[in-house]
Amino acid sequence: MKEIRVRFAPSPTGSLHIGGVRTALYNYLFAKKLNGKFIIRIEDTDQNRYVDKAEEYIYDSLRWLGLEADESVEKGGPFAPYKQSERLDIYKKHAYDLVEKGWAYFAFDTAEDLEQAREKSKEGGVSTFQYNAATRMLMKNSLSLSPDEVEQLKQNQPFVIRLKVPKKEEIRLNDLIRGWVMVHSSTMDDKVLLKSDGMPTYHLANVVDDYLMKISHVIRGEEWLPSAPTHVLLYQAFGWQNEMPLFAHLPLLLKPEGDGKLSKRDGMLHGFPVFPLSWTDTETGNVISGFREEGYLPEALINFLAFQGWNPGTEQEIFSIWELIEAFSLERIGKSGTRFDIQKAKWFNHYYLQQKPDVFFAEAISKVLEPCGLWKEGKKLGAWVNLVKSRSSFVADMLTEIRQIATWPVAPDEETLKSKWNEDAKRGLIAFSDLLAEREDWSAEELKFVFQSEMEKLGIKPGKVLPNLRMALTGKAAGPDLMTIAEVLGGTISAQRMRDSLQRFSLLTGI
RNA sequence: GGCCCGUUCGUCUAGGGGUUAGGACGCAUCCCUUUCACGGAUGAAACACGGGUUCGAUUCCCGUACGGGCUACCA
Repeated sequence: MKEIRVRFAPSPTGSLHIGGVRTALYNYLFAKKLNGKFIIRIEDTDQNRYVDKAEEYIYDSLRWLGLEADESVEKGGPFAPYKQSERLDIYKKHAYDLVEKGWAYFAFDTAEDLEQAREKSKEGGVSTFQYNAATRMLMKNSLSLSPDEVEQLKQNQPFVIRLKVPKKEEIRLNDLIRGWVMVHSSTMDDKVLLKSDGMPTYHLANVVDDYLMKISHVIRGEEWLPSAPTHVLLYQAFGWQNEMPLFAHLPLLLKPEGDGKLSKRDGMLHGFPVFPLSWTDTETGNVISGFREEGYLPEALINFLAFQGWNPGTEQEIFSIWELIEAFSLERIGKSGTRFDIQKAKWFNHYYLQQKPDVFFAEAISKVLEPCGLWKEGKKLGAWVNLVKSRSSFVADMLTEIRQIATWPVAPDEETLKSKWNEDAKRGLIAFSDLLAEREDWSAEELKFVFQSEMEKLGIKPGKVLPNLRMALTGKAAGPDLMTIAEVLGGTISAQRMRDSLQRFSLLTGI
């Protein structure tokens, strides 16, 4: 059997879109599943749209997600270079070969010429001008001009090389996801292969590289399906039809609501990331934060992304990268576009956050606690994590909550104070604060017991005191378990906060 | 407009000629709880439409509608 070799071939024209990340993931999973090679090839043939930082961004993103390439610009490999701008001679040679074989031709039409042709066909009622078998003899190219004229023009004018698409031919393509796709060559146009600046177009470079790099499967977004027949034709033209890779065109990621595919704007509109890492817009200088900065764990993003368009056919939803590799197959990729479901991503993140050990949060938590003079000696980490983890989907959620608890409660929730504060509550609070002050290191269980028996002794219902205790300790009406909060704060601070609050409450309510 | 691709709960999807059409997210209700969450339980919620084929179609075929992509010397 042929070696499995797949490639992710982004072009460095901006941030890596999350859809691109999914394409990379599927390529990676497919390669690893079948013991093949995952290759990253940089398709930087558009000089106008080239963005300097983009290539590095692609590597950083994939590295963050653990999608490491077997062959790439960074890593090298038997088919280097893996950057198209360093392979220009190869494309040029192949383009000229095609001209020689009669499969391509030189075209001298200027932008204005083409514009005119388009105008004219619109007037004639044809909606879109096509440069093809029907029109090419009307244009300025090496098919319509005499050899002398061609030589002359080649000397003095920029020109492109175009594919000579046959007039009447059925182009067939068996897509792994969509089945047979048939297109008549009369509806295709003579795509430019080599641009006038000497750069290849995607079509040429892609086919040449996939062939030379022995790519076995082309797994890419559905936006490429319309040009796939051109690529098939190119394989035929080069005489590589027997080495042609298998194609799998992935369904697109759609906007969460409304029409169209997911875009940068959607993220900003709905307040969720669409980039893996934060990206600084080259034109505006605006920083758009990414999944990583928003607190998504890489394993959660991977798991989530895997399910946007693929499913294992079982009811299992939580998959490690290893399990994904094991379970992945092209056959189980859906055909229809997928609306981007950020809720599901959050749910995955919540799950994966719960799996993290306490030390994972140590640094972030200590940064919040230290300015508040808490947790200096580092021994209460587990208790702090315990307090907030299960309620959180992101580390930031945990920190927000911890910050609220760590901050001295100077402004009690007035609603609660008005409705809950009374003489009984006051008595209970005074008694409990005295008890708390006796010791520093209480456990939540001990406190619970002490509290309960004290309230019993005083003949006060615990429910009357508890909301006020929360107010006294944190200033808030809602939050995590109270006794655990007291444990984590320690006896001294807890008692101090309560006495402090007692005074404040009196001042505010007269009780 | 032309060409190509698609269409099962709001969303991601399973299924497939005869099923109570299954799961997950989200939503609602209940339980747990001082509270907000977490967790647990329950519930509402879908085969786009019209023709065939068939004893029978959500499933196969054809149309229509709708959605998407492409239609550049962008990828």
